[in-house]
Amino acid sequence: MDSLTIAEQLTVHGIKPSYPRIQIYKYLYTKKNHPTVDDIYNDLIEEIPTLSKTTVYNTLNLFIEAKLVKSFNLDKNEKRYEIIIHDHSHFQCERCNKIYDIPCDDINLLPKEYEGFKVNEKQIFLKGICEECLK
Amino acid sequence: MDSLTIAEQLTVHGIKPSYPRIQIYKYLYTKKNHPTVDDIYNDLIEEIPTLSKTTVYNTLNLFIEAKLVKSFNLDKNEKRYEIIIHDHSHFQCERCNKIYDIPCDDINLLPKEYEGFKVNEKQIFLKGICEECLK
DNA sequence: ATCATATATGTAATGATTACATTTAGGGAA
DNA sequence: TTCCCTAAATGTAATCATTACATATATGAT
Ligand SMILES: [Mn+2]
Ligand SMILES: [Mn+2]
Ligand SMILES: [Zn+2]
Ligand SMILES: [Zn+2]
Repeated sequence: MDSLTIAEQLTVHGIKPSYPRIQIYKYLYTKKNHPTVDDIYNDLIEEIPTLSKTTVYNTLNLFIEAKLVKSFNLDKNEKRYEIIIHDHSHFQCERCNKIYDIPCDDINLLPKEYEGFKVNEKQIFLKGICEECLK
Repeated sequence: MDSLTIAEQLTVHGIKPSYPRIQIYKYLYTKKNHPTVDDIYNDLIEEIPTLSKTTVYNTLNLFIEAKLVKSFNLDKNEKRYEIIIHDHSHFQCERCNKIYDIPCDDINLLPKEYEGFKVNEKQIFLKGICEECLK
């Protein structure tokens, strides 16, 4: 996705497509690696020398508000961000720390006794050793 | 479970059953409400006026090390703790904030393409509205 | 009682995140 | 163009959870 369509995408969601906003969105879109705020800041500061970490936080929270992006925690107390796409699970390798997107069938996780509950969101985190590291 | 069997339980896992340790374990065991460190500290400080928050952290980390307890994050950057029992999911109500333990069948969450991955741990978080709040 | 060691505590540091105040930039209206 | 209003971005300081580390206390053997 190029900057033009990103700008359109943001506009559609009621967000004015400023330069930092476009770059942050593009970063999330191209590198699908569930970055932390620090990751984003450190990588974009070269491209945008005036960028501030506050702006990264503000922008991400704006994207979340607009339901373009969601955040989640793994075991560490540091949020990770990704563009909202189809439902999927996450697998983090305990050796290489890589986070994998795992397709996730639309299974019902609520047993019969809980069918009175309304589920709005589900998150599945798996931890273990990835195929690469097992070789 | 009374203090005696808790003491035994801790001893079995190589942990000397001091008074704070017993009280913290008993707290987790009786109130199964996935407390934060703050919850535990604030509730136990009446019973143990000399308790320090550091001790709560140390004790919980000791329990985790001994695989008696596990911690997890919901959306907020604040860890919650519970005694390790059978595998189960968590449902947090967005209205009353109560956290429910949900029985979880031992389903395989990895599609065929990922069967080379070794899963050591899985966490399932559901968010929505609980039955009580829907009434 | 003395000593060694395990346990508990207190204080300060760290790191992520937010609050808030200030500056900067862009788009009309005069 | 200049002025002005507002949105956007920035900087600084505060907050909160957690850890690091140093000190104090309790326990148990000699
Ligand atoms: Mn993902
Ligand atoms: Mn639970
Ligand atoms: Zn790996
Ligand atoms: Zn509820």
